[in-house]
Amino acid sequence: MQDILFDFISKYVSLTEEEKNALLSLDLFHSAKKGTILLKEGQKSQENYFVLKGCIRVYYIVDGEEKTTAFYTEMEGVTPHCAINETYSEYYVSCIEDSILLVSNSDMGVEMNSKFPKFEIMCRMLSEELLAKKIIDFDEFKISSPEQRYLNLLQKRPDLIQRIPQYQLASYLGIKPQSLSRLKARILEKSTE
Amino acid sequence: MQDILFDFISKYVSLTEEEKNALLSLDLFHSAKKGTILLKEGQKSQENYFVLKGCIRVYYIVDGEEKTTAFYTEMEGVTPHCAINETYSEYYVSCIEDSILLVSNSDMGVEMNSKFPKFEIMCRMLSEELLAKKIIDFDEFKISSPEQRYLNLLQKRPDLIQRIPQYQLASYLGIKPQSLSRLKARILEKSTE
DNA sequence: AGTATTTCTTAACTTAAGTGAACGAGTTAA
DNA sequence: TTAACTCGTTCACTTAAGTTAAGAAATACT
Repeated sequence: MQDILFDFISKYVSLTEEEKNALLSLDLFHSAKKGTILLKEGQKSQENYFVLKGCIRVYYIVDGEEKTTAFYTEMEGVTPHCAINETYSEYYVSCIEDSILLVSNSDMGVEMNSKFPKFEIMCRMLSEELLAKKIIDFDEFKISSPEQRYLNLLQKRPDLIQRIPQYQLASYLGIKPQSLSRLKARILEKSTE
Repeated sequence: MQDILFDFISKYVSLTEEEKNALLSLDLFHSAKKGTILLKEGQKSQENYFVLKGCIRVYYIVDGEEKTTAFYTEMEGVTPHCAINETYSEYYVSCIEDSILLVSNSDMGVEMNSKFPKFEIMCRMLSEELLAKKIIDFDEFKISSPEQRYLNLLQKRPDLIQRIPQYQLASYLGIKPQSLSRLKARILEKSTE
């Protein structure tokens, strides 16, 4: 599992043994069972989660209804908003599969960044890359209909459609579960007629 | 105008005179008339735009129709995707008001980052902050109806509704201009009944 | 295995957004 | 000043999503 992490990091910077050891000494690796809630609405938390294996999701509860806004799978991570600006969380974060996570907090980040300038560089590269991706995703979402979004997801992340409950996928696509069912039936109809 | 820039930067890092001069020597300040197209679909460009005054927008043209996905006003900026991964741009960027912009390219970024570690730190802070904001904006977009999005915008960015043509606002809200008109009439009806 | 619970789908109906067209106000250009 | 355009709004109609409810299918529990 450590190798997977170091492989990932090596795409951005190359670490010395000392730096690798510093990273390992932070005791970041944790496993979490499916269903584990990592963060609840109204909680304060400093923790960041990076998925080495498995899948976590972010969801809001609005008028008693879950609204899923994001999934994070292998080599993706979340820094909850409440960990940045020290407020109470507006959303939940939970594991939807048995997962292996890197759990860190901002103190560790600050420490690593000040000890090793390389981490600073890696963090900049990573967040710039993620920002660019998010903007593209948001743009695509805005310029597409729910049906196009579904077809798009089918192309780009077919795994998500397989591994994730449909009712969670629905709000991820900005619609209700019933509409997702209908939409899929409509697509099937089109393709067979 | 320079002071506005330095004030903004001072929220993240404090610059020495040397650093300020290095920044000024890059000749970043440019003015652009309303209607200027900074980037076209299919073009390659290395330029980043940061708005000191005015407003720029990002839009796609899909089936001959403009789809506006973002506005950037004072103290906000764009790094077009094509400038990052050196591909052809999928969208347009244009000034919708007479504007004063900082125009930079990635070479300048690399140079400043390597000369002054402070810039590296500022860039990390900035992109982390922007990423967090984008995620929140995207979440809100997903969990809201077009009407809620409009009311939300009215609260958070009333200036945008004033200064921006309605047909551009509409696609920014994920709908057609006719639907925006209807939606506004609906809201007005509700509030007066 | 059998029961309980959750999730997915279908259906009928309501509401809102998409579409195509028309009109008026405001702007620009000849 | 008139003619051409652009933009915002309204209307009638179509299409798709929201809502409520019911039942089937899958999953979890004992």
